[in-house]
Amino acid sequence: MTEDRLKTLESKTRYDPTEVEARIFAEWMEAGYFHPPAEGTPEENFSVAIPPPNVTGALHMGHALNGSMQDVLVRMNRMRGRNSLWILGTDHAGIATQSVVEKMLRAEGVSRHDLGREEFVKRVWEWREEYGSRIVEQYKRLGASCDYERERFTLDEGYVKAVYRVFKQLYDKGYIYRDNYIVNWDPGSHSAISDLEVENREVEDTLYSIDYPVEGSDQVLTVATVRPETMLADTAVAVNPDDKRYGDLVGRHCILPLVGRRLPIVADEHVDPEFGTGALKITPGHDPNDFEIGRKHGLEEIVAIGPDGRLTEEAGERFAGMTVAEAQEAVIAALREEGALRAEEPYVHSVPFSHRSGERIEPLISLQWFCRMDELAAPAIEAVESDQVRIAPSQWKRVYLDWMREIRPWCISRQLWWGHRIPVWYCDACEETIVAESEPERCGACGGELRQEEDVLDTWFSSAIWPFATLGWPDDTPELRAFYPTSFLTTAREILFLWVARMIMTGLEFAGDVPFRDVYVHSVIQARDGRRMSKSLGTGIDPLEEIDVHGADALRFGLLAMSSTQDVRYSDAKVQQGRDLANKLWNASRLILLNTAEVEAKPIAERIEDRWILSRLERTIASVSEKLDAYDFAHAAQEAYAFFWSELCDWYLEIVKPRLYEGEAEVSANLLWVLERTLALLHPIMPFVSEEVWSYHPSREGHLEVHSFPQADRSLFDDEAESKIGSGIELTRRLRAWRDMVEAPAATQLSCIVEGGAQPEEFVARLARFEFVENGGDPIAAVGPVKVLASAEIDAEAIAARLEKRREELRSEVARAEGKLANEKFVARAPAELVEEERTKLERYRAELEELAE
RNA sequence: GGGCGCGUAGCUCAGUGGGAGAGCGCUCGCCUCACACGCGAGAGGUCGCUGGUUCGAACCCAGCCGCGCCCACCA
Repeated sequence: MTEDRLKTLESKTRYDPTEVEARIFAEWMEAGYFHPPAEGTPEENFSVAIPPPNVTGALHMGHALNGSMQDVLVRMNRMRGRNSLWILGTDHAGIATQSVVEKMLRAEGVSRHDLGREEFVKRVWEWREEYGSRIVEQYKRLGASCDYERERFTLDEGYVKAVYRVFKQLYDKGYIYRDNYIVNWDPGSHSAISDLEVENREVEDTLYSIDYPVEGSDQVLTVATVRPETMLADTAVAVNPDDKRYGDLVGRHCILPLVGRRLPIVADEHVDPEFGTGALKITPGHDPNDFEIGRKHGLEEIVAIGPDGRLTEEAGERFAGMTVAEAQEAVIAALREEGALRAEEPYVHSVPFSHRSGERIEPLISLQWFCRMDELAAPAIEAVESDQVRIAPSQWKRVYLDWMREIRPWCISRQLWWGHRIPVWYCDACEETIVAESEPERCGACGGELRQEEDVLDTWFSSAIWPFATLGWPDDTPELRAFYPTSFLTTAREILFLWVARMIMTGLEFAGDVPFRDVYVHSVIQARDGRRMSKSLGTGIDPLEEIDVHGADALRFGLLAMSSTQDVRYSDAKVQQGRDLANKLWNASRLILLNTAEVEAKPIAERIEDRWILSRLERTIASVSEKLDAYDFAHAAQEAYAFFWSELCDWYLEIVKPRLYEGEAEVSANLLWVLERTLALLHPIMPFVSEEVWSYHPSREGHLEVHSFPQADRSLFDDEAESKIGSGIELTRRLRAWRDMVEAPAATQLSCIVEGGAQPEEFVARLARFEFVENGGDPIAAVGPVKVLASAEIDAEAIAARLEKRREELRSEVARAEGKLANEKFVARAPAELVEEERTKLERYRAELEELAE
């Protein structure tokens, strides 16, 4: 060790992550550990594809938790000697990115339409060059050991090729088609969006009842609606076929107020006779249910609301050009004037909103591209049913299957400029439609000019192929052969359908295998007050700030320790626990490294306390590894913590200090051994501090990052040592408690004797600050197997109180055991060893109580 | 409307058939030659409520009360 480093070790009593983390990360990058060769088979290797963050994104707690879990597994497997790849990349995030750049342009007073499509897309690329790597840099702060040399982007050249290949093949199979269909129109992003991007919110609206006169009679049909303006596009009225009230009206017509259109009265089972009057106005152009009913009955489809959210010519010139809200007001006023408005009442119901823009969805019929999902879903259902893909925790398996079994066509076109422009070309001359992986020059049929489809693909269409497209598919690359299928995927449940399900479908269809073997659905970290973390609510906690203050190791430990299977509130205490752990690791290591003799690190299981710590260490290794392998990160982290803090620091280090200070070789070898195994065990969870401490290890070269992950050595498990040292610890605790109880001053030397039986371990006297004597003095109290002798400086009353307290405890224990044993059924039916155990305890308590009798 | 999950110490959470646990906070005593981001000792809980199963229930079952999330086309 150089003078400098020795000095650091001697003088620095507090671990400073900020100084360490950047330096260590640079060392790992320099060494190229994160960039594995494309060799071996997917079974031998370990690989994970990161859920690609949006290029516009900034690292949030979800990423931090998700990233910590992936990094733990990747590092652990890398240390186990497996060729480990963590695929990194970003998502072009159509709507999100387009709106960020549009907003920027707006600040310059320019709209994207001013620029035109080509120039606008160029500007988005410029934006991406400048800001797109921000989140990647943030992953580095977390310590994520991704392969930064293989970074991908969903719009890079090779990726586009993969997307177009997929589109073409799905089209050729007849899964992708173009249709006029009712879609979720998002007036905010001026695009259609898929069902999964819609969220329903409870809204208080007004429910209006409107009279529709029946043609050729003075009867009226009263219909109820929360959207009176859509009546302008009504093309029928429906009643339930079993509804006796209206049986004779089916087949006749109503006259639509304000418009005068003749509306057929149809019978449809969808109509609930209990609701309102049992008559339902049908607007196929602007309501998903009505659309279904309309198609079933061959009704006319009128679209009266345009993509700009304003009423069109179809609504009649009286209303054309109005916004939806204006039209609603105008329609109500007009109906009132005509006396057709029968009633209005407040009405709470759920209404679709765009998850993207937050605006209320406007359902309308438009010409869009769809992908039929049934054929793709079938093998993806089978893959999960048969556990080729395992989903944990297990309840999510069923959620996945339920959704997949009800899957509906996916609207994949978006009216945006930023994204994969749909690879379809139209020939205006001969009306030919050409789908191709690259742009054709001329129409193959007539040689005419071609014009490319304006729409782009849903962003999720390209993320659906992430695990294999990032590895070079459709080419047969070494990466694909070495790392596909990937091993593991961890995700938030909110994208189980949006992303995970679709990856399984495309993986099976195009890459010939499932995309990953295990899916772990992690919990959600909520804000401190239990609300969801969100930028708009201002409830987000910035992981980078937490890293600045406490260090990446602290945040990683904290997140892993706090996150169990259920959602949890963000716990500052857990992150601090992580910070304290890093500090303690540094300090315990200082104690060891500065005091051990120059020996090789190795386990020497001779003395009882050495056997004890080795046994505890190996059991901890077994248990922590088992938990990590089962994705139980929280318990793994806390168990490693408990071993290091309580057993290693609080007990073993204190027990062996005298030997350590003497520079005893045996204890030195053991301590170095225990330290290095502990560091290696903790490294996947806290890579920085463990690597830093490792660099001071006198006899180990190279980085801990590529050292082997410990495997439990069961031959060191030692029940005898655990039991003996366990009783020593127990006795120490009781003696200390006794000291406190009688308020003995710290400096007071107390004595005790042991009558018969085995002599307690040496450390008991030292750590409890007692002296064990052979004989002499007045025994005044029994503490476990020892008797404390009288001393001038302790308070007699306190001793009496202590004795009484113990007697009380014993009496209650005796009563409990007696009660249990008096129960004949317990004795008869409980397992024999349990009954025996109870008898033994009872005898022991009775004996001690007798000894303490006044 | 359907589904999933949660109510355990002041707070945040583990535990899921045989004597209630952790971290933080709190109280008391310690700057003891690794660490005050520390050490030692404590206090603190009818395990939401009511029934049931069992020799035995925080844990299994049923009902109820509160809370959260997901899915769903009742205008």
